[in-house]
Amino acid sequence: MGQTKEKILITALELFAQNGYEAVSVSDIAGQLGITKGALYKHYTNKRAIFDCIIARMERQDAQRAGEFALPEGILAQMPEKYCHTSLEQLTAYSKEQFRYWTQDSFGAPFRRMLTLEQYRCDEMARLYQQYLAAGPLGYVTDLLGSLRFDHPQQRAAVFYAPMFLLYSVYDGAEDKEAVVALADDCLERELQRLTGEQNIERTIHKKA
Amino acid sequence: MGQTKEKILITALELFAQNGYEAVSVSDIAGQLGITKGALYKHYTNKRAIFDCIIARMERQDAQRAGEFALPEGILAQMPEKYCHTSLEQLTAYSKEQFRYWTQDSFGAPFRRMLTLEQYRCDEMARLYQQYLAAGPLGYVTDLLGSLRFDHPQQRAAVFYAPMFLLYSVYDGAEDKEAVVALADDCLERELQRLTGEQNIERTIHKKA
DNA sequence: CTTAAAAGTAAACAAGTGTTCACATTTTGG
DNA sequence: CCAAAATGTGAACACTTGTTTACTTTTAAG
Repeated sequence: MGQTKEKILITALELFAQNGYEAVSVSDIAGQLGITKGALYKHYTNKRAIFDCIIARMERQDAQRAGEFALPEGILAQMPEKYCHTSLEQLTAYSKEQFRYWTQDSFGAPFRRMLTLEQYRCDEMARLYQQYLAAGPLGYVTDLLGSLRFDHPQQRAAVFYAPMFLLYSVYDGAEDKEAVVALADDCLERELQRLTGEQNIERTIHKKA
Repeated sequence: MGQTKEKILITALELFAQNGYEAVSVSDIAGQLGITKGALYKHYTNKRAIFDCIIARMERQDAQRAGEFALPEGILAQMPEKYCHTSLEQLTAYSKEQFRYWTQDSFGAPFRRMLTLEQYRCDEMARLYQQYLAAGPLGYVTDLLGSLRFDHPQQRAAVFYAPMFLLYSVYDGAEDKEAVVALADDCLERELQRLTGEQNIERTIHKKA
């Protein structure tokens, strides 16, 4: 059965997430699993292949997860007012799920930490880090708020997304992890309220004009 | 002269910031400086000593920088209304300076990246990362807003500080770095306005009661 | 039960690790 | 100028690295 191959991948990911790719040896991974490193090479051609396999899995998982929460952006651009409320609520729900995923999921959480450690090693990793965790989500929220006709969409997007991003790190070092999750949810709810409130004002002004 | 020792420290820091402590060899550091690794051991007893020296320098620098921008917290607790405006403006100025330091300073910027890469290796590094970049600043702003009698100080602190924290990372991967600095400043100014505005309302309510 | 594929072992490989040492050069102060 | 201290060299040290190899055990299917 291919169960060992899976165990290797998970164990390697957890070690990479703690020490970084270079600092983890093939012996470390094998030792953690109670096998010799020779055995490991029956499942992966080399150390780099394990890493690549981890990246490939995230790319698959992320595409799938994004699909499940996808917002109909084409429609949104046409009639933003109508879908505004729904869009912001969906964004909030998606953000909560993302927070849970990057902090608590058994694959997502170590992957985020691993990517954090690899982000300065090469352009490819810098790209992935930005895409998944920094400029990517920020740009996504900016575009959404922009298409909903909010002014200063970039600043608003930063205020909306940045607390999540900060709390990923706070979560890592927190003793009371549940309190951090609660704070993240509160921040999202509060900002959702604020945005829907301001959108109402904007819409009223628009109608008057 | 002790110039070589200084060059070693800076070169090592820049390499650690890119690849992480473990992934950088003593030969790498020496090679980058055009000396042999034997020479390096005339200045530092071992590899770890270079790292410790970097940490020690940051501890000194940070204490000094914090002192320069220190707010009189004791006084603040006694008469928050009077100093509120000033406090928030000082906080904003301090935050701007911190942003510049962690993104552009020739010591601060690589140190932040190094710490980012080392944060999961041991408790000591986790503590320093939290202290300098995550829970530390967040807690500082929370306490300040709390002492100024703002409600939900933790959420407000997150909204105030998180954009800075996010933009550190965005800055790292950005092509137009100046645009990121400008966005950071905008976020701070906007949030300063919002907080002083809300403080006025709160104070009015307080006076009525 | 047999057999072939899959999975694991232990030793070997060259290359690289941090560190030390005996020696050479350079810098500095009396 | 000369001696001593500081700085640099390059080879050696024992050890670890990623990877391969020859050989054994386990697993699974006909």
